[in-house]
This record gives sequence, structure tokens and C-alpha cells, in this order.
Amino acid sequence: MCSTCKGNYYITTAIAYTSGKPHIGNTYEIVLADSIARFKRQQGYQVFFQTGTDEHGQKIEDKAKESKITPKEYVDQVAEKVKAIWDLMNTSYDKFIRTTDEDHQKQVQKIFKKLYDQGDIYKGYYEGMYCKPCESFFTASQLVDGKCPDCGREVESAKEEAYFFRMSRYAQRLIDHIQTHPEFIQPESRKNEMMNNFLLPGLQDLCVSRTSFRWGIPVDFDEKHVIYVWIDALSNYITGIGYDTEGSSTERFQKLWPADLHLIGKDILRFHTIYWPIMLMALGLPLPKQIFGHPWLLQGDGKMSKSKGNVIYADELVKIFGVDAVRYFVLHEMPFENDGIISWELMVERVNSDLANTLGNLVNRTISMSNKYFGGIVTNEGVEEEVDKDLIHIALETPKKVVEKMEKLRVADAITEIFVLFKRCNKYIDETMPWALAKEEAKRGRLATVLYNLVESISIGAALLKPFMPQTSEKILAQLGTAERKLDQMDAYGQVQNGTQVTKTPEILFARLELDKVLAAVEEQQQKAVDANTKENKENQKDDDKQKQSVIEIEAKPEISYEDFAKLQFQIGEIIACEEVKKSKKLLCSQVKIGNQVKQIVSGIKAFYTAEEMVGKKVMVLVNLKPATLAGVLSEGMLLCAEDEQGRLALIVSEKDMPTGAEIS
RNA sequence: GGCGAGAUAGCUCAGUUGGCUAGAGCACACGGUUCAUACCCGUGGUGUCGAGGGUUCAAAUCCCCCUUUCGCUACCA
Repeated sequence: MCSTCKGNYYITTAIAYTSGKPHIGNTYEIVLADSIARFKRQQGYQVFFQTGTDEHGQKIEDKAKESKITPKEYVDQVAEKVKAIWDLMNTSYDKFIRTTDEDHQKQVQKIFKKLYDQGDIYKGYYEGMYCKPCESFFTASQLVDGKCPDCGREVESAKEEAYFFRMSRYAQRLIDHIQTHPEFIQPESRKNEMMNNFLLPGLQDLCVSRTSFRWGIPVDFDEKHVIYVWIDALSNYITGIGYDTEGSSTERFQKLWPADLHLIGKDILRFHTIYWPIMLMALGLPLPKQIFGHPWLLQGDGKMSKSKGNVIYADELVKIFGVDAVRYFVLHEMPFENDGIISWELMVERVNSDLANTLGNLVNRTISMSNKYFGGIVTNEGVEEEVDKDLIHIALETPKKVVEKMEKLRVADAITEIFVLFKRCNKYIDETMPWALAKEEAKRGRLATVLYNLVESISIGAALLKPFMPQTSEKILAQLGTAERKLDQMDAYGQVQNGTQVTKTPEILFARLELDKVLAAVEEQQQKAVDANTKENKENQKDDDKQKQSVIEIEAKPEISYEDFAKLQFQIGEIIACEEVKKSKKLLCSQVKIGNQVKQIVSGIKAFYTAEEMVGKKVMVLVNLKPATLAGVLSEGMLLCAEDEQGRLALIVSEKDMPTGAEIS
């Protein structure tokens, strides 16, 4: 190993699901990973940075069918789009893996077989435990009252065989590992969630194959089955660097595994901190050193929605602000644990105050003074004064602080440190007043030194900026005529050579933006998006129509006698008041007038009806159901609903207007 | 319902093991300056540190309780 090399560093992002174009929130992850990867390279590590796409599954099979192309053609298109955005954001990944890659698929089959052979995976049955809308299987113990524990809907009695992973076998080992490695799950608050919700209550076995769709990697010894997402997608981290179950893994794998960092969204932490480590234990491989579930970048102006046309995509932002400004924003504005917010207004504010005013103007004024007073030649005449010390001190301290923050993955804080240096430079100019020095011939030496200090300090700041804003860093160094330096070269001040020539024609790095103009440009872009989307909606409408005509088949229940039926009492009820049940995400609590009495009925339909629109409806009510308490609220009956394949609900109302209390039989 | 994390300046947030007049950035106002992209520098806060109680010489920090926001998870006839 060379003396400046610090060893290997393997970092990954989650692989993006190829169901559509990634928005700025998805894009944040790759930029974050890129900044860490670039930083580690700057530190002297041999970095391997892997990203890619997850391309199998029911959804993709369906989407392809809609577009009347093969799944492979479909994922080829989307993978291209993903890659285009990753490239647009100037991310320096070393490998872009696709789960449809041949070597990946082959290896996944081998992994599955190996786990099966050693008894970690066993063949079992899911008897009536498939929830179609959720695309999920459940073991008998997971069902709640015989219904899907996720959505509460009926599950199908698909008596098909499936393969299960015996998770419980490794649970204790994983618990021990997590407890003895506090850095394993980041941020730490997530650790508790995983322990309390999944590990400590006891792990369920995981269903790892499917027979309900074909678009997946086949189980090679049982062709009916395809391997479900867990083993397929998660394995990318090892197959991408050349893992082989039979011991002939590549040298790269030997070098890189275990990974130093899996960077993922907080929503998939469970898969990465529970299923993935257990898979690795089963394979006899060491666990990744760290898993960081980053927060999300959300939009300030309401939920993103395609129909509103307000989904922000990276390419739109780049069109208006430029790549580095967007990188700066997402990296600097994201807190470590909480979700961050992006809006066009915030974006403009950051660009103006930080990038244009503080940084851009600093570079510009320094270069123009250098040109004006010394024809652009930078020389340290050695005429020092007390004020220089603080600047030099900060210039030397900043790299250390950046390293410190980056060790903790505090990317936003690292960037802040760099800007502290730039601000200090601006202050230094005011303290030394070069324009005043320039008026006295006797102070030329001092003036030269002042400018030298500025060029040197800015060069350090610019070099530090490289992992976060690569293009800007290069531009600044090019304009100053100075060389890039590695992190370990930043402990000595004064590396800018005497006689360095700054550019004669400084280019504006970041122009100040006017909010009005930006918003107008955005409006225009969004209008286009809405127009395009209207078309899409029309097509969806057609699909909906088809849906209406389509037939839904449900599982037949055993025949009942008239007596059984007669036990049920149905009446027309009028909803006279309705409110949301607090503490519950799905429940509405209605006061239903049935004849002379009023019953309180709780229903899980908040997703489909607002409390206001419920009022006044005359609906079909099962009135003699035993009262129950739901979320602490008494429910004395049941509002009947029809349900479609997507699980959407519609209240059953009378075909002609009938008085409240009318019996239904 | 269970577990967990927050609540600090108009906004976004820092505040190590309790300890000097509670901080930063942005925004706002005023002053200075003119090398520069109307920029930069300086000054400006009566903030009940969510409410109440307690421990202590001393609490934003520790304990109890309340209110409230959020996350994960469960329930949802």
C-alpha cells in the first residue's frame, strides 16, 4: 500500500426502484453519497462507490404491460433516466449495478440455493395469506383476525408454496451485534426503533419467493418461483463487487467487503439493519460497518403531486440554478436527523446569500484587486501584521474541522465550516482595506501580502469545497491560478507560489437571482408538466373505466342458511355528524340516525371520505353488530362499503331515497 | 394503544459531563466602506429556553407531571 493511501472505502447508495423518474428527494441520496465518496478520495482512500437500479417485481411487470412493452424494455428506459440524472448531478459512482445484470442474477440464484441447502431457507406454504393490494405474504401468526395486518383487507386463500427465510435463527446474534456496535445504525435514534419494534418482540420468518408474478430472478431449482426483492436487491452490495458463493470471489470483493457505509433512506432501514445483516450472517460474511438512514428532502409548498405539477425534479432545478448550486442546497440544508425542506424561495435565498454574496463576490473582488494593483501577479512580500494571524489560524483549522464533521457524516456542518473561512476572508478585506494601502506607495509590500493571504486562504477553502461542489472548486482554483491540494497537504500555510497569475477576466461564479424571475420560469416549466400530465390522466381515466367494467373475483364463503342471514339486521341510516378519530390514521367516527335512535359508528374510511362529505349521506348499516371499541372510541355498528381491487371503498346507498330506519332485507 | 425523539430569537437551528450577561445563520433596521455581483464589515434581541412542580450554591441542561409536534409500530367490524 502506498504511503499516502489510507486503504479502501466502499460506499453504496440504495438501488433505485425503476418505477419512474426520480424526483429531487430521491436525487438527494446519490449527491450525499457522492460528496462522502469524493471526500474520502480527497483524504487518500481508495474509494469504490456503487449505485444502481432495482428492476424486478410485480409493479414493473404491470407498468410494462400498460406501456405494451416487455419488462426489460421498460426497465432499460427507466434505468437510462436514472443514470442520466445521476450523471447530470455530476456524481462519481464507480459502478452502476442493475438487478437485471446477468452476473448479478446468476449469483443471486446461487445465494438462494446456498441458503436453502444449509436450511436457512425452507419451503413452506402461505395458506390464504396473500394480500393482493399490498403485494405481501403473511404467515398465519401475522394475520390479524384473518386479515392483512398492513391494510386490514381480506387476504386471498392462495394455497401456494413459498420459500421462507428462518430469521429467528440469527436474531440473537444480530441483537448482540447492534448492542456492541453503537455506530452500526445511524442516526442512533433509529436503532431503538428497530430493536423495540422488530428484534426484541421476536422476528417472523420472511417469505423470500413469489409465484404470483414472473418478472424476477427464477429460483433455479424450482422454476415456479421467482426470488423476491429482499435477496435480489440487497445482494447487489456484494454481487456488484464480485462475490461468489463458491469461494471464487474477486480480488475486489476481498478488498472491499465489508462495506464501510450503506447510505439509504430512513424508510428502508428495516431491510438493511435486520434482513440484510441476517442474510450476511447466513452467508458467513462480515456485516457492513455502518448503515446511515438519511432523512428526506420534502417540499415546503405542500405535498408533491404530479397533478399539481409541483414535483421538483433535479433537472429542472439544474436548469435554473446550475448543478453545484443544487448540490450545495441539498447538502447544506439537510439536517442530520430531521427531514429537510426545499422550495424555490429557499433555493433562491441560499444561492444569493451564500453562493453569490459570500463566496462568488469574495473570489471576484480578490481577483479584481489583484489585477488592479499588481497586474494579477500574486506575491507574498512578507510584510505581516497582527490581523493576519487570525485569518491564517482559521485557514489552517478549517480542514481539521471539516474532517471532524465528515467523520460523523455531518455533511451540512462540514460545508458550514468552509463558509466560515470565506466569511473570515471577507472580514479580512475590510480589516486591511487594500484600497487604502494602494494609495500609499510605501505600503505596496503590505498590500501584496494581504492579497497573497487572500489567495492562499481562498485556495484552501476552494479545495475543501471540491467534494461538495466539484465544478465550483475547479473554477475558483483555475481563476486564482492555484493548484488543488489534498487534505493532508492542508496543514501547511503558504503553498501558493510567488508569481502566481490570477485570471484577467474573472467570471461570475453565481449570479444573483431575482425571486420573481425564477418563479416565472418555474411557472412555465410546471405548466408544461401539468399539460403533459393531463394527457396521462386521461389515459388513467381510461384505465379507471376499464376497472369499472372489470369483474372482481373474491373467495367464496361457505353457504349459509336463511336463519343465518336473518340474524343480521340492516337498516338505512343517515349520517348526521362525523368527525375524525384523533390518534388514528384511518378512522372516522359518525353519528348515524337510524329511525329514532342515533348510533355512533367508527369506520376505517378516512382515506376515501372526509368527515364533511360523510354528513347527510344515507347509507346501509349493519345495526346489530356487537359494539366494540376502536382506538378508544365506541362503535355500535358497521357502515357497509364496496371495495375494489385497489382496496378503495365506496359506501352503499339506497337506489331510491328511503327514510332513515328503513329495514334492508 | 406500545416504543422513541423533539418543543430555544420573526424563520432554520447550535447549545459537550448542570457553571460566567443563552448562541449562529437567514430576514429586518441603522451605521461604516467602495476592491467587488446594490456587495462586504460593524451595531442592534424585554427570547417567560413549551406549561407547572422538584433537586441544587447554580437548571435550557437532571427528576416528576402536563400540553403539543414528529418518527416507528400496532389497531382500524
